[in-house]
Amino acid sequence: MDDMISRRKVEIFKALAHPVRLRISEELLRREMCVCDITELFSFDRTTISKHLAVLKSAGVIKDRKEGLFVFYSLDLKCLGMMMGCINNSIENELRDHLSSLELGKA
Amino acid sequence: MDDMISRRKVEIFKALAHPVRLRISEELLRREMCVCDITELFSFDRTTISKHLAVLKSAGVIKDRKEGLFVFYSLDLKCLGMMMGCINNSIENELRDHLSSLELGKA
DNA sequence: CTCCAATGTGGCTATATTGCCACATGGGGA
DNA sequence: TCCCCATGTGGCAATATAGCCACATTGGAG
Repeated sequence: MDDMISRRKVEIFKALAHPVRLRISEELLRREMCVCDITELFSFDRTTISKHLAVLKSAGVIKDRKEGLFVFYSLDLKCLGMMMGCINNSIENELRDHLSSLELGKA
Repeated sequence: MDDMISRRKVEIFKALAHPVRLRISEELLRREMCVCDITELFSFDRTTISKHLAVLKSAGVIKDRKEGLFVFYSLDLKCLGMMMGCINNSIENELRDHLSSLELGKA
């Protein structure tokens, strides 16, 4: 049972641990999109994107909604906005520190 | 530059996307530990753990501190506590919903 | 009903990741 | 100094993942 929760957590991180899937998730943070829209963000094959969406959905990061021929994806993992905000902050701080230490080195 | 930030983010998620590395990170959330302590949490080879630690460190999730023969690891990614709290919540809700829908199905 | 457009799936190859072994390194004690 | 202990690294074999192609499915237009 605990093991099951652990596996679900790993699944979420795995889903986000790919540039294409992370980018998709970040876009869906802002708006719902159909597969056709998402596909246009990348130069990969349509079926490749489709598989990435399946991974994100199965991890519970995103969910889908069918409307005629189209499938619309939107965020399902409520935490994601907060997580990305915090991580972006960390990375910006890290880069700022790194840059300022370079500045000091020059002086 | 934006691309660099994106790569860093993916690196963080990749680092957390493995049961051993996630477990290590969660333990370090509670206390600093030496490699010897961390190794004892698992039945994997010592060198396997060492490599997982290197992955986490290079992603900026954890940092190390040497003291004599020992190397102590501790958390470096400030967000992690909040992230894990939120994800644990999501998963618990998901499981609760799943269970209660099973209950309804029985009735 | 027929055809086409949007999407998903099976399966193959290329690449990346994992875990173990053998070995390297570096500090502390005798 | 010599040796041992805690830790890290190179590299190999097994496994997992990514991306593309061919094909399946499904719903709307005509």
